[in-house]
Amino acid sequence: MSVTVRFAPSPTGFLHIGGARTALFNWLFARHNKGIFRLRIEDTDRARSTKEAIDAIIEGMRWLGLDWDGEIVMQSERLPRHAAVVEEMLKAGTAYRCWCTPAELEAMRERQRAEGRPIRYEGIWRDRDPSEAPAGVSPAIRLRAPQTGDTVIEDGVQGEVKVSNEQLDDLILLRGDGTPTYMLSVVVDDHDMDITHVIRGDDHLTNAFRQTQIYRAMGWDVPKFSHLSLIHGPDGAKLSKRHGALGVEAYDEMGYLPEALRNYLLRLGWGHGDDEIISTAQAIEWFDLPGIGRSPARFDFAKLDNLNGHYIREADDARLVTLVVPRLEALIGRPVTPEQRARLLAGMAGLKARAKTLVELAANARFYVAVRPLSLDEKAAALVAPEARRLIGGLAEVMAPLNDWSEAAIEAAVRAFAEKQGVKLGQIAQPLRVALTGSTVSPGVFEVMRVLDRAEALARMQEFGGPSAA
RNA sequence: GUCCCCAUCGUCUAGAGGCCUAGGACACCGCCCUUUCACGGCGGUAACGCGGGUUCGAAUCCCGCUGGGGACGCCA
Repeated sequence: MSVTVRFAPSPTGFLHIGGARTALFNWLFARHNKGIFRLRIEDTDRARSTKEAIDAIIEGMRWLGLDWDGEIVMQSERLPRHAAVVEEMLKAGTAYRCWCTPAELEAMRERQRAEGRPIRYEGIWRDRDPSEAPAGVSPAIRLRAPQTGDTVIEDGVQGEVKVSNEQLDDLILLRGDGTPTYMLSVVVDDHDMDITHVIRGDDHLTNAFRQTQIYRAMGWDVPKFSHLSLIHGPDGAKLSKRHGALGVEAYDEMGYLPEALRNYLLRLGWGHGDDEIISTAQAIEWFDLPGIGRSPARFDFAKLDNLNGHYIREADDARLVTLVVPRLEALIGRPVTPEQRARLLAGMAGLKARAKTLVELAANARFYVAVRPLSLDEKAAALVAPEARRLIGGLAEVMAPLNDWSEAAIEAAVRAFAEKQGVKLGQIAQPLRVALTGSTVSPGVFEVMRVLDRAEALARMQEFGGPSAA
């Protein structure tokens, strides 16, 4: 049978960063093995599952570029099959009815806690005669789990993990209201979907033992489990919102490129020698289970930023323009005109070398879509001296008749002017930059002049040099 | 409380007994490039948690400790 994996989020929130990494690893594993990657929404908790969350998860997957095979399976639609399996188990004697009420069970746990004993179901109804059942209570159905021996799993990441069956109690398969529990649903669905490898978060490691018992009870093949260690915050503790525990859409908003997030997430817990920059194609070729690390990793925005900067520099200019225009429009509060758009495209090479996120890219591109009079930022304003104004005003006069508006010609003209004035290039370039961009930081001034085009560049220079030059 | 997992620079990691005077990347600090800022180049600071074994030899294997994390629901 071909390799089949799945990503099975519960729609109680957005596609958070940990889930995204799990999805990525499953996807990579499937694509590497030319197998099947399926998406299943575990929406059996109807009270907490929302349509918005389902949409957010699907949107997140699309944005990340993780495509799944076949139809999305909604777990809630498979309730009848889950119940039917439990019926089989009841008949086979691998399950039994339990008439304990939730209140009784809570009291039992409370007692165990108080006595410092392990917390588990004591098998009250395991061998008790059903005729003793109290009236008016609809029973839950429990697995008749083995009470001796060990349950062992050969984990793809953690290796052999063994737990004594005495540590495991008789879990509930079907609730009193007849709905299946997560433990049962996962097993039945994974089996029915022919899942060969289960790759999921480490928080499910102990569930793997209980699920293995269900597989055994049904006589089904147990899939190969691989449990990924969790992502932690910079302080080593649980990942908090402030430290990155956000939905992938938040990363989109913060200006990260999906390919950068993919590369970052891949390296968080997986390695291939000294390789750092790994394209998705390369990742598919290289991805394997042994490369997955066992220890938890901390989320680090600085590294994500660095990777994102790399992918921005590599990205196609036209694509970046498309991504940055909406952000710019939000910034300036008016639409970007086609002319300005063309200017952004022409200036993108210089812009993208200087941004780590699309948010930065938009902020840095702002001067290209600004309308005169330009407002100067604080540092830029400090550079405005009468001498600087005189210089730029004079330069504008010299530049106006220039025929060739290529970068090289512009540079030659500015250098010649500086020489004639007896000043160093830097003394004229900085005021010029301020005149052109309103800032002391920007792409190269000659490039900016070329992109702005002669009319706009001269107008900005004249405006800057005008008042005191006159 | 019980059970399980983890442990190399600040961070992500390479390392599967001698190749390790522990490598790379990010971050940080210098220098170079340079019209600013980035990019890029060169260099630097910085780690095998502790204690016992095993072995001629241990970051690598074993045990203990410590520290982190996870699980113990009629949630998923």
